[in-house]
Amino acid sequence: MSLVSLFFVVVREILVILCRKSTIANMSIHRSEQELVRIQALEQLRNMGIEPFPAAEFKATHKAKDLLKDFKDEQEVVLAGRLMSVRVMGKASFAELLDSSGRMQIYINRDEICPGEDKELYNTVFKKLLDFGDFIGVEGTTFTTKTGEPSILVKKLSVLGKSIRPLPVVKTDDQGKVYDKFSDPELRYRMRYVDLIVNEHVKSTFIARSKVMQSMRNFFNEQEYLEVETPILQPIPGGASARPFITHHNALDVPLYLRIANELYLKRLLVGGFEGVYEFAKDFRNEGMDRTHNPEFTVMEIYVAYKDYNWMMDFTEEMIERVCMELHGQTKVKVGEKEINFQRPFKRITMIDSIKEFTGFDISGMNEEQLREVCKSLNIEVEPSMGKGKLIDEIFGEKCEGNYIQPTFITDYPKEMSPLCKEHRTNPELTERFELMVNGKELANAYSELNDPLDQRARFEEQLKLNERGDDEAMFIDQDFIRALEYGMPPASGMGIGIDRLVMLLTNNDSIQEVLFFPQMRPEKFGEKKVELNENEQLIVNTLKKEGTMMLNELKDACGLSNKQWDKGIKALGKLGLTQVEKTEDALLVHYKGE
RNA sequence: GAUCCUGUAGCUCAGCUGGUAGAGCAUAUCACUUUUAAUGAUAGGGUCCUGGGUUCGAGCCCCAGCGGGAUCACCA
Repeated sequence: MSLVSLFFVVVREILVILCRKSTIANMSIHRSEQELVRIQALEQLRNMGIEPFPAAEFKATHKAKDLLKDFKDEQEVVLAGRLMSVRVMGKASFAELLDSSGRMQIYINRDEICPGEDKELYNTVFKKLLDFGDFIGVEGTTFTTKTGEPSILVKKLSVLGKSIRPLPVVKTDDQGKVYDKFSDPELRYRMRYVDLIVNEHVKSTFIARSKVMQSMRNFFNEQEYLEVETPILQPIPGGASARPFITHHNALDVPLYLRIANELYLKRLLVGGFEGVYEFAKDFRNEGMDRTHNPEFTVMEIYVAYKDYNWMMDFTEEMIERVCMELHGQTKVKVGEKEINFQRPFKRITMIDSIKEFTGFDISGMNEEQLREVCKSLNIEVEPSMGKGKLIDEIFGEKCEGNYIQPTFITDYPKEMSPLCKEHRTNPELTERFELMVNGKELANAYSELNDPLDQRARFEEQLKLNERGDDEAMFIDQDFIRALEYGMPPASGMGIGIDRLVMLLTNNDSIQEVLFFPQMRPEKFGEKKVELNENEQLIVNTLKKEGTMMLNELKDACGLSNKQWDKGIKALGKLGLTQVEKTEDALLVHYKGE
């Protein structure tokens, strides 16, 4: 070992000890041994004139994936990424470089990166001061090792960014078996940045999510529909029935709601003369969270003038089939144990026929009383607040919905539960509405949009009555929206599709948390850990302070604490260096060491 | 909101009937110029989620709380 590196080792040991002591003294942040070592390495890099967080641009010429795809030896390349899985073998080392596209093996040879007499860059910087997880840049030539692994022979090594927290070390053997997997859901969701680094498939889920949205966008733009943005802060939360989040605008001194839907605003744009508008919208609903619900979620809504819900079914099929083809190159998708085929055309069935099929009851033309009887005989629990529409929805939800694994359009919903939807052209009890069911769950929802302002006002008033009956999710009346309809809205069809659920299906994830970068969680507590003595510790200190030194038994008795409280207190004080217990021949003495 | 499971080293997890907190990886030191879960040797590393209780003694038993997960309920 050279004198220089010996010097560094000694300095580091001293600094680590000092650092740990001062940490205990001010107790501000608890750092593990590994973190302290890394912070010292960072300081040493600076002392050697190497900036651990350089500002300058680093020009990489390649990405790992592109290089591996068409790998040739003897190429001059520059790569940047994270240093992963370092394997040092004396004067030569292998490691992996992880960039946004994937991993590439690098080969670092002492005499290649340190051609002169000075071997510091290899012996000290690379071997001692660089850690798993640091950002580095490498310049060198490609070659294939004798075990056949495509690699880069590194000629130049640059430090691009130090990491002071160690990543979880996840290892995979040649059979693909994963060791020490980073799998705790809490840690994965709270620290998604770590999850994305060490769990490769997580990144691919989010890339798929982006591709799905891009395919849809292309599909709409090709037909010259316009992507728009509408308010998220709304004075009246309309367009759906759900409990909203409420906030307050100071300057106007009015309450505002985070939108639960954007439907009413997109329709205003049809009134304004656009013939096709769409929005990828974050909506917010103040309701329970579970595997398929997050308080904020993404919906794509599209409205096209002069179309009806039949046209929209064709359009929806085509869109989903295309999205699936562009993502997977085929229409079949594995979802859990099932295989779902998004090939057109999807099955279509009316809600009444579906209920007939799965329950044997023909509910067409039934009144509320008769529907209650049906629910009773099917053992479905109902509440007095439920109207006709809600009762039918209960029956469908309980007995039918879950059966539709393959994509199926359920059509012609009862009028009462669809206040924004046009009455059915042949049956005034029904509406021109469909929902797309996949894997037993609703994926999309569409109407021939109601554009009769007088009918719309009447439907809203119906909702108000339901509200008075105790349905706290019935809709409010948006007077401005009705005024817009009164100026005339072209006949149109609109459709909304849950992006999170679509992505779950297409990426075979059964939890919405897996397709959201940052799913909602209870806020983490970052407790400031100060040396505030608790009551018991304070009592011991105060008692001991007067005497300076006491017999252990006397001190304990004087404090009057239970065994456990005493034990905890005296241990904690010892750790903080405030007391010291000395064993003499015939007794235990406690010395006070504080100021 | 209900029930069940869970919380131990940086990570993944053991921990017996209640009796001195363990392993692998990671870290540190040494060796090693084609390795790939690199290898060999040595060493250090802990608020056993928190607070009470029982006990001579609690990671383990009891009570209360906190975090997370699963199932159910709620939910267009």
